[in-house]
Amino acid sequence: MIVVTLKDIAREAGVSVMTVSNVINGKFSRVSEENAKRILKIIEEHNYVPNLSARSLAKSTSKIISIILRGEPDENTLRNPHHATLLGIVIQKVQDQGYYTMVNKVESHEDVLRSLRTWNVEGAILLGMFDDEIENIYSINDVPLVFIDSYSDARQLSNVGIDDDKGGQLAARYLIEKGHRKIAFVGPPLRGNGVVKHRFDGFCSELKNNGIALNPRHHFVVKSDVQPEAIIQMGERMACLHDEITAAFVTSDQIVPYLIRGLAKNDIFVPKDFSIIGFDNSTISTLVIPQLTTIAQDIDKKAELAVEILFRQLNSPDSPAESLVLDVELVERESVAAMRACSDS
Amino acid sequence: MIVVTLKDIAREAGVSVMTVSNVINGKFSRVSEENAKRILKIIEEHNYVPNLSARSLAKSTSKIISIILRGEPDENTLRNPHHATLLGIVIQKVQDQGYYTMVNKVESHEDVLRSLRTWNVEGAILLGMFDDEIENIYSINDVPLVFIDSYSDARQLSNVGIDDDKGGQLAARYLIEKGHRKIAFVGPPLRGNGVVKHRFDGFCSELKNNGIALNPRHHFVVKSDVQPEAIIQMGERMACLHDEITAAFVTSDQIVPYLIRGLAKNDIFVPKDFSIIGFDNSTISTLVIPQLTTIAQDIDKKAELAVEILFRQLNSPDSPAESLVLDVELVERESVAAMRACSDS
DNA sequence: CTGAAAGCGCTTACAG
DNA sequence: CTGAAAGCGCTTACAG
Repeated sequence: MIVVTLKDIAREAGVSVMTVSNVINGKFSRVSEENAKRILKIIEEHNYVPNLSARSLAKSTSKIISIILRGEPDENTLRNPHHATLLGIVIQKVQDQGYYTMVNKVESHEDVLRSLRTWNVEGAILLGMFDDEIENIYSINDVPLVFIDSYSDARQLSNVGIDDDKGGQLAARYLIEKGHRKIAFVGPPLRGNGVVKHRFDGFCSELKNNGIALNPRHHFVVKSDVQPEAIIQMGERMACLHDEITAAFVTSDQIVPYLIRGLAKNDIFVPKDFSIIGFDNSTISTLVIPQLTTIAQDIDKKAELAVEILFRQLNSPDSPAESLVLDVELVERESVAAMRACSDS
Repeated sequence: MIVVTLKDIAREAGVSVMTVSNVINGKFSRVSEENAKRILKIIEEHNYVPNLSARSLAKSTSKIISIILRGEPDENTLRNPHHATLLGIVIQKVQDQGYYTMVNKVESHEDVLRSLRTWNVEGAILLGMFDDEIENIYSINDVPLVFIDSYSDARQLSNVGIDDDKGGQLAARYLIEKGHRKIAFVGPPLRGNGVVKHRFDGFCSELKNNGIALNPRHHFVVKSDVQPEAIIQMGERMACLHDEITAAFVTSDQIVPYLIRGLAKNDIFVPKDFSIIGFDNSTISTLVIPQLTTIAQDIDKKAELAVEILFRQLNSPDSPAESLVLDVELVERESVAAMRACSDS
């Protein structure tokens, strides 16, 4: 198949490339109706598709949005259903705007900068970037950026996230209401200023309001990617601490089923012997038994808003940075039981 | 931030753009060591990144691989963990080769062609395309294409898939071995020549080998995207047919938990009262209780092989089309029980 | 309404 | 080892 160019179309139509270009770009006011029709027909016949590299070069713009996924070298970020769902929506919405999406997995802020500056990328949505990385990215960048679930002190940051602190608080308050006082925290490392840190802070502050302090021994750390075996073993160990803790707040629903399995191995059953509250209200939370009590967030909305903000900035470059915080709420299901000793019913 | 170009670097280094270009492209044999070093330093200092649109135009090549996801208008394809996992691996592997990934969601073969011809895309990996669409794509295309999980009579088709027929057979055989004779089939519509059709065919042929015919009433059709409510209701209906069927083969693990829930609503419990075998051996299969007996496939491998084939064809354009079929196997867990009446133990 | 010219930032022969 | 010229396919002023 020979590549058809503007020039070919122009020759066949007996007009200049300019005229064809005008037709392609919908500037019909500059072309006679007769010519426009004829050219359109020829374009159709030849199945002509403009060479976007050439257009991009000429306009120094590209219609490309880069979607940047932060991840560790051996981690398949999309195995995380939260990330996958988010990405699916973002791709769809970007495409709906007539833009193209390039997806980059990055392991550092250097990777980010490279991704951002190669294809005249017009903007980017970044997922999972940390505090310190964001600083570096901002210092060298010139296209609109929208972060998802990032925290940063950078003044001019566009971000859409959820109220992670409140999520932690709700979890703690609920468990306390149910009579629990010896509560564990389970989640990935508290790197920098991330979502986990905020969930942790909210959780601890609510404990504190009730005169409870989190025993560092009861802060369980898991890897960022869900590793079933490791979590099951952690569950087994938690079961041995059963006299010390009666409940746990877990920062992701994905972790919970394995934890429950590990606990069960040592005859600790949820919710009868041990209560757990998860986070995300993901699909899994209604698939397992007991169904998970969890902190719900609206992932679709988060993705949609991120794209909306990005295009707002693309369309009017002087529009201000926007930082949106979506609400979270507790969804009560079956994985938390009231303590008999301190029943409040 | 001003864009730095080859010319800027050349001016500062006091050489021609050609020389700088040679350095950037690693053709050091054509540049004096002294110059190379100096140029490298200047490039570094200015954080120069080549404009890939320009390069793409000049070389009529792009280093872009298009990943094409077939989906319905309102479907978030990446909510399907199988697709998401696959995409994650593909993106990673393509990136490891120094290429860029563009992700396109398409709803027809026209969309595919447009995606393929805009950015001088060098090749594509296509997920979820149907028979008839493939014909159309091939007729107008000129870059290497690798399909995943597609079936087609097209001669020169590169595809990596799994042995879906065998999957269906294994499921049927296992249920029969366990004494079941009245077995239902649950899955998305049997569109054209797709994976579901093959699982169905393998399933039916094994039934037939055992003198069993699938009653059309026992062929349950679900939507392509998992709709919990609809599936739960289907489970309720199946429960009412409990005298007619004792087991079901379900073409995706994702569907099973909802089905189980629906059945339970009408007091039919898995595996005690009803047996189910799933497909994929996805994460979920070990998270639910009972853990799912299922047909296992290796998604990571499938993704890796697809990328390997693609690059083989990119690197030597005359290399033949490859069609790989990965094996599947039955993973025995807890969702199938032996029929008492026909015990074979 | 239409077109000739110049240019986007790079690479590809080719000549020195 | 080095560079001047032409070209990739498009768009942007500008002139008619």
